[in-house]
Amino acid sequence: MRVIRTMSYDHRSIEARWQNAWRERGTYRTTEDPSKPKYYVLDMFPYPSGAGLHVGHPLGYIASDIVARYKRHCGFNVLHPMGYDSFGLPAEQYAIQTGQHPAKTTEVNAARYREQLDRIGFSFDWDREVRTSDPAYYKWTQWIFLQLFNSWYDTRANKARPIEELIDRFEAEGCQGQDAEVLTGDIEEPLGAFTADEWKGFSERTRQMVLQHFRLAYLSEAWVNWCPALGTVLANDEVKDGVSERGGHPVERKRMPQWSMRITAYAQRLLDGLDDLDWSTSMKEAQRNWIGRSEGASVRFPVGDDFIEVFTTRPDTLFGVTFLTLAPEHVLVGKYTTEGQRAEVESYVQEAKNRSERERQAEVDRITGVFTGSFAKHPFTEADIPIWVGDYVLAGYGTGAVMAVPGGDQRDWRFAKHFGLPIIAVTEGADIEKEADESKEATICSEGFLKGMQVPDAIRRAIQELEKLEAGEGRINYRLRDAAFGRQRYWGEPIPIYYRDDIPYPLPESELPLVLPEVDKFLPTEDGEPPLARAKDWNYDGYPLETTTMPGWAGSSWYFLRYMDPHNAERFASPEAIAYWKQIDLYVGGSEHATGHLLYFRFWTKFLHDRGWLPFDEPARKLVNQGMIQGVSAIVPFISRVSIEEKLDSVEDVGWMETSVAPFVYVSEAVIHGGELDARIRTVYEAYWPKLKNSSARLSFQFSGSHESIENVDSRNTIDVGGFIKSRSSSTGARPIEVLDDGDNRLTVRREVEKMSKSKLNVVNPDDIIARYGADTLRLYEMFLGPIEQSKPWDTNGIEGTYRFLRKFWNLFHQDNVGNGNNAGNEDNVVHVSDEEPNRAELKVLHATLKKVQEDIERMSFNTSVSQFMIAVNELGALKCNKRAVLEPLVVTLAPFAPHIAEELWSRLGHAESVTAAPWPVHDPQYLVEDSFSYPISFNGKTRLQLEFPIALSKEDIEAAVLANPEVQKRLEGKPPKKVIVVPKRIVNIVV
RNA sequence: GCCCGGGUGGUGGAAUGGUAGACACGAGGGACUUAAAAUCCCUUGGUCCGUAAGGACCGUGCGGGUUCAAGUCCCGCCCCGGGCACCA
Repeated sequence: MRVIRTMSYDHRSIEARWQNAWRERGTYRTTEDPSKPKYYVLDMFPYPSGAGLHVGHPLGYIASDIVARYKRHCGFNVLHPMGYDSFGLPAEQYAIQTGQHPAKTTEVNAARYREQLDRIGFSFDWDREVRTSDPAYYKWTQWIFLQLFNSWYDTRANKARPIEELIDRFEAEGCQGQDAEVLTGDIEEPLGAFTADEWKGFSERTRQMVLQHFRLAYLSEAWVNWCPALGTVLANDEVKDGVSERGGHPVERKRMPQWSMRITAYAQRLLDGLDDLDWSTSMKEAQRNWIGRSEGASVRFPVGDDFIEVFTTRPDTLFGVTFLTLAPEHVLVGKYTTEGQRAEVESYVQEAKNRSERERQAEVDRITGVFTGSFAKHPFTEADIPIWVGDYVLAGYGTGAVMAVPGGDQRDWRFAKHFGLPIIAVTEGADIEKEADESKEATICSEGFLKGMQVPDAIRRAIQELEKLEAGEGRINYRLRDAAFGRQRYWGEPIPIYYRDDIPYPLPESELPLVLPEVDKFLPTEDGEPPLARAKDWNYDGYPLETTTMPGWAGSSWYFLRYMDPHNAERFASPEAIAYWKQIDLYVGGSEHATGHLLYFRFWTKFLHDRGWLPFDEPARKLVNQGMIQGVSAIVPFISRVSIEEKLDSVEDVGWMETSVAPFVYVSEAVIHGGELDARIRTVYEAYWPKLKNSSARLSFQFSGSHESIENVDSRNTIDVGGFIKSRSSSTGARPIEVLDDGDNRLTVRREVEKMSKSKLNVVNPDDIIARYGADTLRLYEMFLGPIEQSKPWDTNGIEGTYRFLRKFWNLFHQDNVGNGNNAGNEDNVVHVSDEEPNRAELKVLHATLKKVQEDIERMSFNTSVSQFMIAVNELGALKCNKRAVLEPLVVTLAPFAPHIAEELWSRLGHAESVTAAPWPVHDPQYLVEDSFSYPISFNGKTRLQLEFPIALSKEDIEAAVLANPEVQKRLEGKPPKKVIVVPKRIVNIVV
């Protein structure tokens, strides 16, 4: 028998050939080239996990790759690198379990990632690959840390400056007033003012302690999110609902010495900078919420010779203050507790401190508090104001104390009600018996100079009065906290700090990189010290080195700069490279990084800018968040409970089925929705439960679902029963399996869209898709699925459409018998294109496609450009067009989307150079000009018929022609139309 | 509770205020074939009328409004996704 060769599109050989060719020729290698405009496209750094990629991961990479390739065709010099954020918890957890060094696991995982990425045909310049765990890389992460340590934020100049300048200032002027206000981190012990002479008299230790209050990377006693299960502290963005984001372990508030980053100094600039960024509104809003700016006033309530400072957004309600509340952790609680109240207060504080974050958040409705026994003076009325302690006041926000206005704040109101404290109405018309009036569109009614004023005016007036009395001032407060920077973990960048007399000192730059030491175990020491404490000789010149390591976000906060000059041994990147590549023009990644990475990397960029290392202060002008690709799970319903309906007292007749023989009963979804479900199930049970047979006892059932691998499901949502039973029997033990199937040995499953995950058996591996359909099909299909920002389920069934499209595209070049009803391509698989001049119809298809695809790429609407390609191929197929002048530009246009097939066709068309070097074909509008338009003729907005008129025809002529039309006349029934609207090249609407 | 998104056929989705459902999947029918694969053609939002050709009405979460014309703009709700949340 003769083997029939179906000589058509063979993705396997094509893709292997071109991936090799690109590697060998260095097609995507990029160098700085001042003769060309630059374009920087970056994907968010992946963490190389052991699980490898699933089809959801490359979605953003494909989109950015299309843009990168498109920009190259348009003449841009494109920087499009990739690397790995290779420090991180999973490798370390794995190391703890297996003893395998995290560096090794990371290496293996990165190699696997690379292999998978290569198979998809990305245009990454791999010569620029960076890894955060590479000492040559983290040398510069450590270097930036040292710069942060050696910098302070000058609120007058509104920028970071070298710490030496602060020391100079102290020596000349001391520290007074405004300088002391940079401390916005946690509740800080107020730093007293000092003179130049006092500074000069300070001991080394005192000076260093003072400077810690100013350094942008600093060590302090701070409230941290301690996660006992992970054995480390977490940054705020790593905690969600009181548990760790990774793993969901409980988190506690704990006070401990802690390296922090003074990101709060940049709060306002991080907020303002958002305005000019081309990011989605939701992303900007997330950052704005996280920064949480609120305007108000700080007010000092005198207590004896000291005072309590509070922050309020409503100084206009000052006359409604009936008590003050301190957070349990507030440093002044002890000081103001009277002897009589001491026992009660201390036990309350103790209890409040021991409650985890999660408990406190979960029990929002529980009102607790205790009176300290002391009173403060109202700054205006001089009335005695009782001082309470309550855990509804957060230690970490504002000053950790509030002035309670139960008439104007619902939380204060509830606290007052609960403890029987007085409630004064602050606004006109408020029903303070029922609730507080928090409205800002109100008139102040409390006695005093604010009476009768509108809220906004009263706020301004109150601040003026406070400032006059020096009892307070207008103030802006942020929710943003300083970021915890140290991790009690092994697999991260060592912090380049050593201790002399317990004072932290920076390592000299010449000592960098401070390489991660070898340890015997990746666990904390017996004394609870971090793993680095296990390292031998972990000291500098005999002084102990810091043992915590940097968090995951350190390395990723500046990596976009390293790609510009990845092998530079002298600097993190040369000024020339930075000046050339500048900001990221397009940054693509997940929206889950809104309040973590994306904030930190803006922060570091602003800092590096302040210190003169960058000519820009925002890292990414445009940001696009790709949606998640969800998995479609297949769920087989099974009976999780059988019971005898209670009303019928036949339990005794029937007895209970022996558990040991009770079968697992799986029921096809189709059967559940079909008829006679109960009867069929009963029949199954009767076989195992003889007494049931002749009984009238009625059974009721409860269903649960069991995940089945989506790979086994066909396009009709059914699976093979034989295979299903076989796969289940291993886990069900001796108990039998019964299946109520659809017949034909098939069983219908229920589909559910969920997150793609191993445990849900709905993971689709790109390698499998590529083996079957090819990378080009995968790329096209991922784009075709829908808008890039949207989350959507992966359904492998739909991929046939894009695969078919590529074959049709291929066949346009390979048929000598175009359009004979057999598009299988010619047998020799030799390109067969005609050099004839294309006709008008063919040119119209081409230019319409060039136009649409270009516009769609510019607005990142890739699903619609894929549609346009399909339309083009369908139409050219119908026109039997195989003309070079039409097909060649299409190859270039398709190249960003499906680079392998494009390269292959390009070379078959006789080009020696890569298609990536071809200029982008620009559409010519003259081929899109129509000379007539088929007008939809509508009556009262409803389309009734179509009439074709020349484009050149005037509105009046069209109107006349339309009204003269017999069909239109018939519809008007002789009555004159009220109005006729003619929109040229759009529509005619007749109002009757 | 507050702040952002979003809701369109069986499915993924398309539509500068101007013919709703492009393109694709799935489904149904047909051609080719011994058969299958592959390929090609037709139908495919709903309801109704008609033997048919064809036609009518309804339809973009719900209720109003603006407009000659609304998926698109405005107001009020409902639902889904995301962010923030005892934040003073």
